[in-house]
Formats: sequence, structure tokens, C-alpha cells
Amino acid sequence: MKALTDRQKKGKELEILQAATRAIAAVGFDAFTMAQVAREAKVAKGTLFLYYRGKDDLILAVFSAMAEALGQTLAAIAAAGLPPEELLRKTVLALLEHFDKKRDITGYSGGLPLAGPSKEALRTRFAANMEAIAAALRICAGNGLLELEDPLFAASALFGLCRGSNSYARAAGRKLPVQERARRITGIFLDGTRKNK
Amino acid sequence: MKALTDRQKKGKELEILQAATRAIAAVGFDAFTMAQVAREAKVAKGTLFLYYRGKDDLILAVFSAMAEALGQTLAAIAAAGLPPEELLRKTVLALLEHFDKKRDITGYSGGLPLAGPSKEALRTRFAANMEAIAAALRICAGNGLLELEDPLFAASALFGLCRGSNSYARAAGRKLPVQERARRITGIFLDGTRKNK
DNA sequence: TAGCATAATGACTGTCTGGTCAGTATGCGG
DNA sequence: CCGCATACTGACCAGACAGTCATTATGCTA
Repeated sequence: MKALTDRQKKGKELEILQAATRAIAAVGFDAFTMAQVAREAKVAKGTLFLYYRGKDDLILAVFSAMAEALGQTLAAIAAAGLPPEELLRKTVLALLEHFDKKRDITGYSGGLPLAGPSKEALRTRFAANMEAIAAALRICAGNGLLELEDPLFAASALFGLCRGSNSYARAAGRKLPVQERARRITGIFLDGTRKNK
Repeated sequence: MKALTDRQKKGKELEILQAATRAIAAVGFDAFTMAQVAREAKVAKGTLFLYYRGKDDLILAVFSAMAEALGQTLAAIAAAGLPPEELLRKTVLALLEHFDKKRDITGYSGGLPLAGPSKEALRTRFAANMEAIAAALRICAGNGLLELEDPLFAASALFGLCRGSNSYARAAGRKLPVQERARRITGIFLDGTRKNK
């Protein structure tokens, strides 16, 4: 259980992690092979096993790093003392960019071929990120922007809303610029879609 | 390319399809094996290949059937001539039940190990379902309930919103009853979360 | 019941891939 | 330059799994 983030990892280890991330993004966490990662990282296959216990450990590391990165970003935004609408907008943007980069890998912790404790660790990370979103929303509520029944549920809703815009891209066959998506999503999240008001 | 739905498939073929669906739901589309499906369907392994060209074809059939079923449900709801709020509620319920049953498999068309044309077919089905949601929303707009900038985007948003409630279950460690989730989701979708109004 | 066509079987095979490990390179201290 | 430790390598192995096909069962017609 490493507590290191990407930037703190050294040389080969980071190289391998990044190669694995690319490989997973390219062909999926089920289909990528250790040989492929080794080739991309320009190390021998055996070297992978010096840094990671096995394939599962590598997968876990990739997902952890992604979740960790998102968590850091969210925390930084929440700590910046922004006015509530700006805080919300920035949070949405962070989520959109996160989903853009990693597409539909993120959040897909179910179905991962991981052993019990690893899966649990990842679930915890995931929950922590959701909690981070909820925290941002609580700030917005404290500043009088929002009225929240259940902040965690609202966080999940916002999470899903952002994720949904990928489905839009697939269904509509075109991808809106991130700013525009953020505008529409915050619009729906804040004011809904009901006529009149 | 079969145009048959579940109910129209006969005997063994249906048995196999259902076994495959169970297997995929249980261990994921990446990890299930043909032997496992054969065992569950109570046929010999070779028999699977009499009905499906191979593993990929079977996966495609499973996902197509799921998407098809959702499409039928949505179409039936839209055609029932319900008052707009009821139409919206029913649509949300259908989506929630769909996600409940198949968990995070549905909508995860990216990353599937499918050949080009199959993937395209599935994408088309997926888009059709999104369009079906949009159609329901258009009806709601026509009846004066909603005001929509872009129905397809709103549909994706609703889709994501419903999907998000699974994330909530994971993050919060408890699963709300479907009725309650539907209430909250329609609440956010219609009126947003802004204070006062 | 015999004869035939179609359906089903499951042992077998070729391939692929995660993981190992004996051996090689590298770099450092003395 | 030597000895040693640490890092790295890649040929190899064992297990797993998709897909095949010769053989057997089933059921239908005459």
C-alpha cells in the first residue's frame, strides 16, 4: 500500500505506471497485457514484477492514482475560498476533465478483477472522492447557494450528470466543448428543467 | 444479425443467452468463460458454438438484448399517454430498475472486446435508447412541464442522474429504495438544488 | 423398426499470457 | 581493478481458455 502519488514515484516505476495507464485507456483493463506495458515502458517484462506484485497490483495502482489525482484536484478547489457559484463551476469542470481524460474507465470499480482487500481500498478511495464533492456542495449550501436534502446524494447526482455528458457525446455523435457542457450541467443542477419557475 | 428479442428465441438459444447474461452480471464480461455459460445453461460447450459464432458474438447478443429490452420498456411508457409528470416518473423508474438489474454493465459499451461492425451496431442501439428518453422528455415539454434547450442533452443528463444513484449506493454504503431514488432524481431534474427559487 | 438428418456432446488442441528465475549488466566502495 | 550488491533482462513454463470435430444421441418419416 503505497501512499505516493504520481509525481513522487521515481523513474522506472513512474514510467511503468504511465505505460499501464495508457494501455488500459487504449484497450481496457481486461485486455491489456503485461508484455504490452513492458514494451511501452521500454523495460523487460520481468522488471514490471519488481515494482508491482502482479497484474492486479498494477491495475489497482493505475486506478488508485487516477482517483487520487481527482481527489487532490477537488480538495484544492474546495480550499480556494471561491464564491459558491464559482466553486460549483470549477468542481464540475474538474469532473468533466477527469472523465474526458480517462473516459469510461473511471468510476467503473465494479467488475474489476481485484482481490478482496484491494477492491475495498479502491472503494474507499472512490467514496472519499464522492465525499469531496459533497464537501464542495456543503460549502455552497453554507453560502446560501444551495438547499440540500442529502449532500452525498446530490454529489452522486452531480457525478452522474457529468458522466452522462459522455453518453451524450456517444449518442449525438459530437462532443461539446467542455465549457459549454459545464454551463448546461450547472444549469440543470441548479435550476432543473421545469418550465416557468 | 438477429432481429429476435428474448421472448422469441427458442429453447436452447434462450437458455444460453440467459446463462450468459447471468454469468456476465456475476463476474463481468471480461472474466466469464464459455465453460461457465455451458455449465449454467446445462448444455455442452460445443453447443454454444452452434448458436453463437463465438464469445464475442455471445457478448454482443447479451448487450443487444439488454438494450433492446430497455428500448421496448421506454417506448411502451412513452406510448401510454400518461400525464407528463407521471411519464417522467415512470421513465426514471424504468432507468433505475434497468441499472439495478444489470448494475454497471449497461452503458459500458466502450472497452468491450468487440469487432468493428458489432460495436457499431451496439452504439446504434445505445443511441436509439437515448433518443427514446429524449422522446419522452419532448412529450413532457409539449405538455408544458419542461423547457428544453436540447432534449438529447437533457436525456443524457437524466440517464447520468439515474446511473449516479448507483455511485451513491457504493459511496454511502446503503441502497435507497427505488421509489425514494426516483423521487429525489425527478426532484433535482425538475427543480434543481438552488435555494429559495 | 429401419434409415436418415439434424442436434448435441465433450475430449482434445493450439495459442496466449501471467509469472519465474538463472543469468547478465551496472555502478560503487575500497 | 576487484568484489559485491543491486537492477534489470528475456527465455521459459504452467495453466487457462476459445474453439474444433469425430462421435453419439435424438427424433422424424415411411
